Amino acid sequence: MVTAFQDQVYSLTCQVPKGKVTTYGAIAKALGKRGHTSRAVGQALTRNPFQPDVPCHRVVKSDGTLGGFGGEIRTKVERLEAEGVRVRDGKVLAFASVVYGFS
DNA sequence: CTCTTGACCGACG
DNA sequence: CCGTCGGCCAAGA
Repeated sequence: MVTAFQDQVYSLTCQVPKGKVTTYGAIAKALGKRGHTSRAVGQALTRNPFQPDVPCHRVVKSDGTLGGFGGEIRTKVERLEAEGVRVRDGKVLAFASVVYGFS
């Protein structure tokens, strides 16, 4: 079962190009909302109905830290670095350069 | 329908 | 730098 809200989060996350990342807040903003909506976005990804199909590891917090992950956090790090995103000590390096904004 | 919890964000002191 | 507060969304019990 996938709710309309989760479908939107899925779509936006899927739009993030390889080697780039986005933030929970950016997704919430893309949905026309903000505030607690960011948390709802995280919840939608927590359920992660599409497992590896949706690049949930490309979604980080607005300050460049990884935030959370439904599993081992190092998995998220390794997966990001495998795509060219430098991560160090739980934070994205050159964050401003790898952040993706929605059109 | 009501209450709680959450992979968050930004402002303030 | 750190703790606190307001935000007013989504899903499960």
